[in-house]
Amino acid sequence: MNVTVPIKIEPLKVACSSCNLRELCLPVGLNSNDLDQLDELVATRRHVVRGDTLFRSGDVFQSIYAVRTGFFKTCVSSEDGRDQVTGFQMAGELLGLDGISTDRHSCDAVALEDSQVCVIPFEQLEELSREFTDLQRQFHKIMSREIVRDHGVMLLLGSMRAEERLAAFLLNLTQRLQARGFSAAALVLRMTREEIGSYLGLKLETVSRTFSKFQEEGLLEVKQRHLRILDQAGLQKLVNNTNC
Amino acid sequence: MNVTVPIKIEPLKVACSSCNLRELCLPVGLNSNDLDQLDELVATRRHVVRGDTLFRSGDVFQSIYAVRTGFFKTCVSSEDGRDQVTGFQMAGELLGLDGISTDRHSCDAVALEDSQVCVIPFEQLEELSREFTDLQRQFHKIMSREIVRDHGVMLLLGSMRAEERLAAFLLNLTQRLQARGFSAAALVLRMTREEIGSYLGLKLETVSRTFSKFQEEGLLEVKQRHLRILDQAGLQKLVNNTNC
DNA sequence: CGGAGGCTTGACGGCTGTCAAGGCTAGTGG
DNA sequence: CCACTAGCCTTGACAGCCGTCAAGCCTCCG
Repeated sequence: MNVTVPIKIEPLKVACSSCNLRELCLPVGLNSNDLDQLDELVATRRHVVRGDTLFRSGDVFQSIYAVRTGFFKTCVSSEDGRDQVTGFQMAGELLGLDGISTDRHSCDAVALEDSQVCVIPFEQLEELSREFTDLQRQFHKIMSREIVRDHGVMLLLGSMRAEERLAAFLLNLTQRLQARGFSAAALVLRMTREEIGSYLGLKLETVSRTFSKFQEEGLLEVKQRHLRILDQAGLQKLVNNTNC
Repeated sequence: MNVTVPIKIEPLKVACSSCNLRELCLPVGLNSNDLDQLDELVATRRHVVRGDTLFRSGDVFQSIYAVRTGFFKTCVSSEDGRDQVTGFQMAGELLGLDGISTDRHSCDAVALEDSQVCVIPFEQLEELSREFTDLQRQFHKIMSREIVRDHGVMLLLGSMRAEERLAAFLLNLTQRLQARGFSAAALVLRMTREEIGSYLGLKLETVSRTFSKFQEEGLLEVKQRHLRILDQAGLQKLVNNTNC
C-alpha cells in the first residue's frame, strides 16, 4: 500500500454529460449546452477508501462532492463528544453543502466503502450558475431537497417509535437503491448497527432487537448485513399507522 | 372585522437598505448597490394574524418570506397525521425555503403572534442573484445555514435527554433574542408547551415537568410563558455534560 | 487459526409517555 | 366591571419502551 499518496486525484474519465448518474445528480434537467459547461467544471475525481474521511468538521470549504461510486455517512459531533449520523449518501447524491454557510465544513463525511466522488469547485459552480438559469435552479432545488429531507428526519426522530423508525429507514434505503437500478428486495447494509442507531436516535441493541423482531414477524430476512425485504407493504403499514 | 380581505398586502414602507434587521436578514454583507436592487425586489409586505398560516404544505411555491415582526412556527405532517414542529422563526429569519425543491411547500408556516413578513418573489431573487455575486453567495449561505441548523436539531433529537433538549432550546432562543437586542435573561414564550414538545420530540407533560424541575434547581423562574433565566451557565452545563 | 470488531440476546432499570384531575389565565360577553 | 369559559398548564400515578450492562456468538481478515 502506498501511503505517500493518501488522497488520489485523477482527471475525470466520465463527463457529466455521459455519466450514467446524470438523471440522479446535479445535471438533472440540464440541456446539452449547460451539460458541456458542467463537464468543464467537474474536472477531477477523488478516491476515498473505506473508513477515510472526505472532509472533516472544521476543514475549509472549497468544493462540494457528488458520489460517483460507493457509500458515505455524514456525522456531526457536539463539543462534549456526542455524535449523530445525519445522513447516508449513495451514488448521485451530493456532499458538503453544510460548508457553504461558514466556509468551513460542519460535519464529517466518512466513506463506508471504497468510493469515488466528483469534485465540484464551489466558486466555479456559483459562477456557472450565474450564467445558466437551469443549473442555478437545479442547485437550489438540491439544497432545498436537503432541507426537506432533514425535516423528514426530524419527524422521524421526534415522533416515531423504534419499529417505525427502522421501517421508515429501510423503505427509504430500498427506494433510493431501486432508483439506481438495484433490487428493492435484497440489499447489503454498508453501515453498522451502531451507525443505523445513531441516525435513528436509537442504541445499537435496539436496532438489533428490532431487526430480529421484524424477522420473527416475517417482514424481513436478516443475516448480519444481508437483508431481504419479504413484506414491503407490512413495513409501510408500520410507518403509517401510529399504533394499530 | 373585514373578512373579505383575509390577506392584507401593502406596499413596503421600510426598504431593506434602511431596515433595522438588515444585519440579520438576507441583506447581510451586501454593498449599497446590491441593496438598492434588493429594495426593488422586496416590494410587498404581508400581515398574518396569530393562528393564521403564511403558507401550507401543498401550496404552490412562489416566494420566500423574511419575518419582519412577529413569530412563526413551521411544521410538517406525515400522512397518518403525525405532526412535527421543525422550527420557530423570529424577526430577520427566512421562511419557505422548503418550497424550492418541488415548487410546492412541504410544510405549514403558522404565525404564533400577529406578524408581518416581507415577500421575496423567488424567481426574481434568482434573477437578481445571477447578477450580483454577493447576493447569490448570501442566499446560498442562508440555505446552507438552515441545513446546518437542521443537523443540530437532529443531534438534539437523536442523542439528548429531555433536560438537555430543553436547556439547549432555551439557550438557542435567548441567544437569538439577544442578537435582536432583547434581554438574554427575561423572555416570553410565544409557543405552547405542546409546540415546544413537538419541536423537541417530547410530550407536553414532560416539557412542563422539566420546566418545573429547572425552577426547583434555581436555573429558571417559570410563570406560565414568562421565563427568567437565573443560571445560564447551569443550563449550558446541562447541554454539554452528558450525564455528570 | 486466532483475534478483533460487530452482532445478538437476556435481565433489569429508568426516563418519558399515558391517563387523569385540577388550577391558572386571558379573553369574551353580559 | 365582573363572571364565565376555553385553552393552557401543572402535577400525580402508573406503565412501557428503550437504554444499560453483560455475556457470548459470528464473521471476516490478517
